[in-house]
Amino acid sequence: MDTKPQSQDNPSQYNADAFAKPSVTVDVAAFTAREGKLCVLLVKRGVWPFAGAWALPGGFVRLDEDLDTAVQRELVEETGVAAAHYLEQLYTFGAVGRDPRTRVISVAYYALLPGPESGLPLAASEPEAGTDAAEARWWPVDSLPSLAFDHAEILATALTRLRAKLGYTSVAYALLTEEFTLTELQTVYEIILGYSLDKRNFRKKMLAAEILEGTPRQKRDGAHRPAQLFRFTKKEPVFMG
Amino acid sequence: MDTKPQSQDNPSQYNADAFAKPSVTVDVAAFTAREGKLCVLLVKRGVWPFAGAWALPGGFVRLDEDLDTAVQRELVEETGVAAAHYLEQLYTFGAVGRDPRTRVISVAYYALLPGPESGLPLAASEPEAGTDAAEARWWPVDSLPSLAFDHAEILATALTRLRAKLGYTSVAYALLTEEFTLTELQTVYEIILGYSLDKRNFRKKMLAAEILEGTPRQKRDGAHRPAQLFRFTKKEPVFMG
DNA sequence: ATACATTGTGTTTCATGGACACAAAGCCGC
DNA sequence: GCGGCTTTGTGTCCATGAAACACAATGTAT
Repeated sequence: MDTKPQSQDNPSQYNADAFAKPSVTVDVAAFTAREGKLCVLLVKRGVWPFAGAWALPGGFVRLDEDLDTAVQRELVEETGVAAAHYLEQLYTFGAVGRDPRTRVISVAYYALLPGPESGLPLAASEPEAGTDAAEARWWPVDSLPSLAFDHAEILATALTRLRAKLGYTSVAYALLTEEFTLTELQTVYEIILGYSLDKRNFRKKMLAAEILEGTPRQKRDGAHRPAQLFRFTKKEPVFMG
Repeated sequence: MDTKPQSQDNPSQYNADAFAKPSVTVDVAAFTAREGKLCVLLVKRGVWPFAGAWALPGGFVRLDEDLDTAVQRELVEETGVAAAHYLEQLYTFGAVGRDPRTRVISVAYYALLPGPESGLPLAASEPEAGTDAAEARWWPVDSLPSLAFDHAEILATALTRLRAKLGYTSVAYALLTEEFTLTELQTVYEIILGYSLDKRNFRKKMLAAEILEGTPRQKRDGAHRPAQLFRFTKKEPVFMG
């Protein structure tokens, strides 16, 4: 209802700033698939608290920007990676003691970016220690350093959500380049899920979902049979039966 | 990362309050099933903005309380209903213009309470215009007044989530009293989903899910065959195959 | 004891998901 | 140019879960 800190009997003299406020940040778990592993983008903290520890990129929300905007801005500022191909709000973490400085409520997001091996413009996903962070790099999610704040919990939540959503939507588009082979698509699934899939069943399901369209182009990969290139018909996640 | 507004080179002189901050509220869509309809708890606003309009209960988060705590407190303060049997964070709404007063970021929840007809202690779910709100009452979700702020959007999100979650978890426990008949359980499902279900399939699925246990007691309902009373084995939502 | 309203129970059918093997295409080396 | 290698591309069977569907049993009131 948003009514608490104002004088009930004098609506004209509203003062929203009469009470001490929590701070609001956004934090983002940005994922990509590279070198056969699912990786998340982390930055090394330079300052107290958790100086020297690795953390999810993030920062304070400005008064005049939407939450999504804040996330994209922080990603660029702190890590230099281009705008995420997919961004989804995850959960809001607001426990009282989660930040030793003061009360901080963090709206967590996860983001997906195409990997470098699918032959994409490299710059888009290469981190380069932004203006704020000491260092930024991709970490495989199966060999992470220990994380600052409650970021391990945020990351675990993000991973669970990503894996679930991969199963019943077409979000995988955000992890690939415009055109790709069915084997490349399957590899992305396998990397993220962490186990291997049956080729025939995978192709059957993907083609039945009506989310892909074939192109006349092929990818010829060295000494073997060329593969047809496909693309997603929509660049937004749609439900898959 | 939570680093933006502090001096990078002087970690000891941290001042988290150096920047203007958004306000943080919680809002809650509290549902119950009564008189054959799915109802949501609304309060009538007494003050600007949207004075006279109906809104979801909610209010500012205090510095020293967790988000869930704030929700339960606001529910009691504004509507007088007892603590919700189930509470789940929904989404955080933070668009710049969503509140005409100032920048307000709202962490939205939905809550479930048992209805009165299942023979529960009435007081627990009878609203009685709390200290803050002019008036509080249950509204059937299929005949709502127009809502303040973006609360219609929040409510729509809550409804979608509730209906989905009812299908694959045992959250329905929060809408019933301790013991209930299978027909009462089915009625709750039908009220929330908005369509009727096949009795045999419903019972088969519920009993197969291993979330219920029979009691030796029966409910004798007037002039007809008595029905066995059941209870949920866990008072937390568990996944149902 | 008979009529009434509600509880309580099984089978068939269909769709979906998982296991499983082999021919076709292109390149390389000989 | 022929054989060998590696990857693409395809179809069937089986099990499991979801949906349709009807009737006997129980207790009360007349």
